[in-house]
Amino acid sequence: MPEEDPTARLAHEMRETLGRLVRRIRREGGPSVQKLVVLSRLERDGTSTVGELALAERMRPQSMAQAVHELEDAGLVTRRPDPGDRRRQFVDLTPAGRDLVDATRRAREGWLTETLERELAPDERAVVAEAMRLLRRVADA
Amino acid sequence: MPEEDPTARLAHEMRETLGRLVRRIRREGGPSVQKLVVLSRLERDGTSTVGELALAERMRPQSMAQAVHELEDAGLVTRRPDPGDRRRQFVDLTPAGRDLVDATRRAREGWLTETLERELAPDERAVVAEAMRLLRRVADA
DNA sequence: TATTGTTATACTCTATAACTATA
DNA sequence: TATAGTTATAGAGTATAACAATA
Repeated sequence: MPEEDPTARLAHEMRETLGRLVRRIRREGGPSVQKLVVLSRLERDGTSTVGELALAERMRPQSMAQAVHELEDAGLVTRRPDPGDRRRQFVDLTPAGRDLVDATRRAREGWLTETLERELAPDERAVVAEAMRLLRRVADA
Repeated sequence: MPEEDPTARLAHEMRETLGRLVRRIRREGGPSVQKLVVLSRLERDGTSTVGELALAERMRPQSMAQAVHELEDAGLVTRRPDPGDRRRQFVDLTPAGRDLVDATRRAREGWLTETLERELAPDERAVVAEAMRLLRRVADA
């Protein structure tokens, strides 16, 4: 057994656990992870441009343009040009988009919410919440 | 603002943070997350069958067969039929596969390892490690 | 020229359905 | 019939490259 750097070991466990979690969440179906995140941000921060959304989610603008286009096709957002700078597109939630966010946020039936509630004690959920805060720092480093 | 269930809020933060982390890790290139996990498991547990690997990683056997096939093309694993039950395929690490696992495990230069080391204090890394343990329970529930 | 966004294309990961070979 | 695995195909998510419109 080679000597192990504990941080490298943690990195490996993160890769394994994250992969497993993402597969599990996806398998439950429902509105897709990524799109829901974009919708939630629109609800929280209001009107944004495609570029702002891409920056906020740390995605390529091209990828975000694609995602926004699909959300528009699904009737969950609208786009309109910024009157002051016609290169830019303002993106807004539609009522249907807002309903979906509200429903999902309130839903106690979402698989992940339900499982966190059932499998973890309140103090364990607090550990996970703190870890998310830390991991965001890592992702944004 | 609708009343918020704190657990639903945590679920949302997990989706956002996990997505961001996964994108960030991918962007660094290097051996792919999923394949490295399979290689590491082979190193730790020794020879496995495709089905065992799929079960361990909670993936569909078809998906794992695909992954193993690509690892074989890359010269990182070999397959051979179980002499006792010729439906089954034993999967083994090649020397090249073992070298890759060793190099990656020891590497202090991997982006994730390096960033965890630089951005988080030891007690913060302990929080993340504990959260991974908890999240594995959630993923496997 | 620089910025904002889009289109075209491709790659990774994973899934389902249908199949083959072996037990 | 049941089990282990493979092949074919599809979809989500995201990336890069090339482009168009506007500033």
